[in-house]
Amino acid sequence: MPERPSLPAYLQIAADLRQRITSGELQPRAKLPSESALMRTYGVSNTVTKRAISVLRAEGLVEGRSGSGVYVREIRRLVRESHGRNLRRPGPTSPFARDAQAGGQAATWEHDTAEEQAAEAVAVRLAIEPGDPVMRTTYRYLADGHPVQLATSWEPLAITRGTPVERPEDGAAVGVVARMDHIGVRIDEFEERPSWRAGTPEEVAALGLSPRRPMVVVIQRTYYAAGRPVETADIVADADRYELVYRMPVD
Amino acid sequence: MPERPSLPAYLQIAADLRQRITSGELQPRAKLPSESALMRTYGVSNTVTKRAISVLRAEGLVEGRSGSGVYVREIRRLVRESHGRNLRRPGPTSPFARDAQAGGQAATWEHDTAEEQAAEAVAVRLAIEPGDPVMRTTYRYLADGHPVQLATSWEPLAITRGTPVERPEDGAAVGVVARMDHIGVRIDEFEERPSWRAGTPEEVAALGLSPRRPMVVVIQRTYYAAGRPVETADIVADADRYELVYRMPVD
DNA sequence: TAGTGGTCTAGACCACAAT
DNA sequence: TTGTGGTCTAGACCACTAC
Repeated sequence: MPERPSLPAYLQIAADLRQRITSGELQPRAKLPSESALMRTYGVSNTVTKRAISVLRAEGLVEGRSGSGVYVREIRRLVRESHGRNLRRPGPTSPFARDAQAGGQAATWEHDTAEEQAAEAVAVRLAIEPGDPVMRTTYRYLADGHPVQLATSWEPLAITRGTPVERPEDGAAVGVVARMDHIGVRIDEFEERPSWRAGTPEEVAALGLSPRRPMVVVIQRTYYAAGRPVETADIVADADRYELVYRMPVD
Repeated sequence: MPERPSLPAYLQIAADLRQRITSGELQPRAKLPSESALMRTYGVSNTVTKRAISVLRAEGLVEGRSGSGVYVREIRRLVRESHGRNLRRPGPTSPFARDAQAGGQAATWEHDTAEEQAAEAVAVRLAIEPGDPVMRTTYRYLADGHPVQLATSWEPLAITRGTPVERPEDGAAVGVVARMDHIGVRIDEFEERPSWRAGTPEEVAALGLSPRRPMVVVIQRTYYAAGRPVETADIVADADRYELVYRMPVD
C-alpha cells in the first residue's frame, strides 16, 4: 500500500474496487480478487482487505459466498411506478396491485384496522391536532404469496366517521381515491417523499430481508382533496428489490 | 454476549443500538455508550464493538468524533421538490434555481457543452440509436457559492440541430421546457427515477462529500413531448443533505 | 494526563465450496 | 484436502478531546 495519509488503506482499497465495478471493468456476477491476492497487491494484512470488502458489501455492490469468493451483485428488478393516472376507474386501483399486475404476479394483502389518536408526526402530515382521532390500517402485501411491501395508513376520522368507507377494507370501493369519491371527497393531488434507511428487526422479519443488508425504501405518501390532506401512509419495501419511477405532467 | 448462533455478535450489538436510536430512546445528538462500556455490557473484544459502531456509521445513523464519543446524527434538511407546475413561465425555471430560491440561497451554476455520440444507456433513454449525435452538457450547481449538485444532460441533435437553442446555455430561454417551447416542441410530461449509491471519487471531490460516507442520490430525469423523449439527465446530489418530494395531480 | 475513537497487525477458528 | 470468506481475539499506535 503506498503511503496515503489522506485516506485509510481499507477505504482506498474499497474505492479502487468500487471504481472497477462502476466503470464496468468488473461486470455483474464477476468475481473479485481473493483476499490473499488483495493482501499481496496492496501490502496489507488480512483484516484490512476483509474490511474493504465489508464496505462494498454494506453498499450493496458485492456479495460474498463463503468458500467461493466475492461477486459483483446483480441489479434490482421490480419497478414501482407513481403517477396520477388510472387511479379512478378501471382495473386494480391500489398502486401495489397495479405494480404487481404489471409484473405478472398475483397480488394479495392482509390488513388490520383500528382507531387511534394521531401522534405528533402523523398530525403534522394530516394537518390536524395531535390526539385527534384517526383510523390506522396496517397492510402486508404479498406478491405470489411472498411478502414484498408493508404499509401503514392513517385517515382523519373527522372525514370518514359514520360513512360506509370508515374502515378502509370493509366497504365496496377499493383504493383511497375510489373510497373518497364514494363519500364525495374528490382527491385531486398526492405527494410522495421517498427516503432510504436500515430496516428494523420487525421489517427484516416481515419482508424476509437479509440481516446483512437490511436497507429499505420508505415512502411517505399523502393524498389531498382541494389542498386538504385526507390520507397519509408510510410504505416500506426492500430497497434492493425496488426501483422507483415518478411520471408527471408538465403544467 | 449471550450465545446467538443466528446472528454474529457485531450485528446483534448494532441492531440493539439501532433499535434504541429509531425508538427515540437515543435522540439526535445523544452520545452512545463508549466502546469499553459496550465491551463490558456484551462481553466481547474491542474489535467487535468497533465493528458494530462502523455498521451504524455506514448506515448514516451515527457519527464518531475522535477523542469524544459516538453521537446520533442530525437529520437532513434541504428539500428537492418535483412537480410539473411553474415550469413554463414566471420566476426561476430550472428546478435547481427554484429549490435554491425556496431555501433563500443564491443559485449559480457552471456548465460545459459538447457534441458527442450517444452511448448505449443514453440512447435507450432517448429512444434513439447508439452513436446518434447528442449534445451533452455538464453542470455544477452552487448554492451561496458552495457546490451542492452535479448534473449531466443529453439532448438528441435530431431535435435541436441548427436551432437557436442547440447549445442549452447560449440561447435566450432558460430551462428545458422554455427552450423547447421556443422551437415549437411542447414538453407535456417528465419522469424521474431516484436511486441511491456510493459516490465516485470525482463526486466526493466536487460535492465536498465526507469520504467516510459518500452516499449520493442519483435522479435519472427525462422530459417528453407527446411521448417522445427530448432530454434526459443524471442529477447527482449529497444523499445526506437532500430530501425528495414528488407532488402529482390525480387524473 | 486519561479517555476516546479510528486504524492496523498477526494470528485463530469455523462453515462452506471447489477439487 | 485446500482455499475461501466470515467472525473473533488480544493486543498496538495514533490523533484527538476533555479535564
